[in-house]
Amino acid sequence: MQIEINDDFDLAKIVASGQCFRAGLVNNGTYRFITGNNVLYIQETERGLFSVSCDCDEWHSVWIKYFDLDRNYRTIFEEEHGKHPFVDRTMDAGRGLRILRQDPWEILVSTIISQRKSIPVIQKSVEIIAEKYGTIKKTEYEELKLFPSAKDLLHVSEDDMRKCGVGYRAPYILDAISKVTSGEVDLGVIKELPDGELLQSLERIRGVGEKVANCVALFSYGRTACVPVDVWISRAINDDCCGISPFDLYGENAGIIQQYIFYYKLSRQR
DNA sequence: TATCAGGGCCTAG
DNA sequence: CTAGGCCCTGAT
Repeated sequence: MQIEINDDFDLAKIVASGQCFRAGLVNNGTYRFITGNNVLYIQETERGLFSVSCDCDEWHSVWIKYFDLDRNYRTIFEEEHGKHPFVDRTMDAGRGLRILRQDPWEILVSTIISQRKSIPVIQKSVEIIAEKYGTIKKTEYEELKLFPSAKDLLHVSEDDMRKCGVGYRAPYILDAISKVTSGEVDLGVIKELPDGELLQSLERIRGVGEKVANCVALFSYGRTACVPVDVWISRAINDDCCGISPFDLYGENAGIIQQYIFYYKLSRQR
């Protein structure tokens, strides 16, 4: 099916921006995204025109939300550009980035894993967990594994989890499995809470601190006022912003600005 | 072979 | 509030 998207939307930048760990380029120009039980193959055929593997119903019920296409990033870009010289540069470089609305459970586990790891290593651990414990999904192109639900992981021991390369984070993930399946932290219910309480609920899980909670809030619940501050963002604040955090300038869009800055720093590291 | 750092968090003091 | 430790892997 053909889709027209009349907004900032750059697949390569989105995939390289470190917010999703299983999405990627599968072959010349075709990107694959996975969320829940759905798999999408998408390719930009002409400027603003995309070929997608799903039907119209699935595009509207799943992927418009996933790609945050109800939000106009061009308008945000124009509104926020011009407030801060360094941030402006990162926005110019990252134009086309969007904040995906990904599955909260997958993002929770992935970001617990992410602490003190490099992105390729995170991707590897997430992939091993999917490979070992995910259910099989057949598409018209390939057979792959979905990311396992919390319930799928209930029987997994700490030792099993360590064999996925997660190291000392294994007990953290077990605690997440336990609290999410028991409903002590209900990922569906907390969706309705205001930002502060949402973060607090997530931080009841061991191994979930301020940064991980903000990642889940931003990358799966679409809380664009939330700003995960990691080593790259704090370096940007120290090295490029004279030690003064720029995020107060951007209010409800601060999380989106964070993604421009993160992408900019990451793509310039080597 | 040795050392370091990687989208942090927990515990002690 | 700050300092250290942490499991493991890839890079140098």
